[in-house]
Amino acid sequence: MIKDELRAAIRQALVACYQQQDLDSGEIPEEIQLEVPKNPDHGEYATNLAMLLARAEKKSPRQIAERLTAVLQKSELLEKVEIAGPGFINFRLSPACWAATLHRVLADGANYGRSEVGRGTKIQVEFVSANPTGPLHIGHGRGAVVGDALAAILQAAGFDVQREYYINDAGNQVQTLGRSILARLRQLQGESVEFPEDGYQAEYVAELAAGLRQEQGGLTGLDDAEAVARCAGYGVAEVLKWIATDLEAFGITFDNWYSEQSLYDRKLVDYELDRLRQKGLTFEADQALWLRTTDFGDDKDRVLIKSDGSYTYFASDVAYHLEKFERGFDRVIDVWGADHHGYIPRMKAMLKGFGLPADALEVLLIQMVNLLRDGEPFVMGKRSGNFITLREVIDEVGRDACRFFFLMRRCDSQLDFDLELAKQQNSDNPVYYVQYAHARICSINRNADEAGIPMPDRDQFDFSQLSLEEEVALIRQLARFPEALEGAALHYEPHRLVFYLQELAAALHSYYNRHRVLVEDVRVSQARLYLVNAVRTVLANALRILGVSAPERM
RNA sequence: GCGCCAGUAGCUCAGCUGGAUAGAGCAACGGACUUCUAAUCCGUAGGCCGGGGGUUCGAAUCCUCCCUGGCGCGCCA
Repeated sequence: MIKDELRAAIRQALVACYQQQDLDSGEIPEEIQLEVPKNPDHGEYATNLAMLLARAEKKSPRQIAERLTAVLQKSELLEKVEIAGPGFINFRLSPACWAATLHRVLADGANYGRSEVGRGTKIQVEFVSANPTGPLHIGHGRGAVVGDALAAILQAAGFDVQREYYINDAGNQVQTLGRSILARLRQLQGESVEFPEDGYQAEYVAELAAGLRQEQGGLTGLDDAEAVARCAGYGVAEVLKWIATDLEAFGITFDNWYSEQSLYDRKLVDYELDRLRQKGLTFEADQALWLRTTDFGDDKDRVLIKSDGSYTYFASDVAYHLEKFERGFDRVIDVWGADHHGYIPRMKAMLKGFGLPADALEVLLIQMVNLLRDGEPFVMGKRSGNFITLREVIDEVGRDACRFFFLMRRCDSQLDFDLELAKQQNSDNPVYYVQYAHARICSINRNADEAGIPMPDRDQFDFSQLSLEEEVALIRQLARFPEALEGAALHYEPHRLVFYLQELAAALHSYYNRHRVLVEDVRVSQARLYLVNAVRTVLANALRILGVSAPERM
């Protein structure tokens, strides 16, 4: 991308200065810092290099900047190099750069913006992983969309990505589901049985009981334990189908569904615990097996096998995560609800104790979603059964708006999700703002087609016809897309793409309102068609990565 | 008590590895539709960046101590 080319040019200039002995410290920073100035008058990029070298060179930043710019003036990339303020060097890119950007966008098409920074690193994104004991609710939605978008962003940045869903089908909560279903089943049979105190009250449990009865009858011949197991098995399988269906409605699919129970069935938990034992990371006390996580930053040691011989949830999680690395992943990202943050130190401690690098596991915490309706808090409780399912929200609000809304904020800040607001199909809803920009360009294309004005190809395109301020602003924005995408990938921050999109859409709308694309002069019209279709390409690419549609008409 | 996240315009939030005059949307006010889609645009107004101290050429950003809100501190999952 342009930024990298500029960086290389600056580095060359610095080396040249040392060779000519204009400068003498010989110091070359590992990475030349380039920033985008807030004020467009300062050009497209700026560097503070001269200020950083001032100490080593024992010269004023401005003196250093003057020597560097003397060399940089000659670069073909640059139209203008200026020294400003305390010693910033500001760069204005040349028209040749802008023309090249447009060619690049249109030639690369759907691939424009992709990069290879990931270098094929095998990375797994595990997300949602909601317990299969009930339908997904709105709180799961945020993690689902962020995980999905992040996976797509990483793919676009050249990582080798797998999306995985971890099914907690081995714990107590599955038993609870089984007991709840069984109670409802017996009630359906007319028996008067007491509903378990800790059972799931919600409506869907009765639905599951009815479905089970239809498929397998009343389970009358079975003893309690067997009946509960049958109910649990049926319930988990059905609920997983619901979850998969709802996620598909949300545009989310997984490469792999990984069962916790399968860890036990394949004796992987024992196997992995043995590996920990052999490394001397465990100890026995109070008839329990402990993992010495305090040696690696946790604030207390953690139980793996309880004194009654059963495994903790932590034990299977340890096994699960160790097994991920045995599957060959270089890096693993877990997307968790922020209420699980206390769990991170023990997981990281475990992996560290095992000798894996500190960044092998990255946990992305997704802060809570406060559900509102008309500005009033909407209280939810799984127990009481008073919750809004994700499916209801998708159906009510629409997939595009819902996804966009969840991606709009940094995930470590809490999110107010107002059902009425998100439902509004009007200008308060930023997703339409972006989609509208795309639809407008499509409309221009239809008109151009009708008027017999063809999109120019690369050789016909005449960049000299594009000289308006708004046109350069648009191209500048297009040139930044690869940077935005790369930043979103390397920092695990999908919201950056959302903000990028809003800025690009704003630049397009502003241009559209001030100037016509299709004018009398065919040469101008064609050049502008070339430009806006580059914009359309980038809008579509970014929206596709975020899983939001790019409509041709609105 | 300890830990994690947040505190930026009336509201909801951006602010990338520390950079130049702190930005956007909504709300408010004033404008622009015989012209490619007004789900749009242009303009005005609005700020001790929670508070104190520190680090330095330079801090919304880093360190430290407070304050406020949310969440978490099981041989639960």
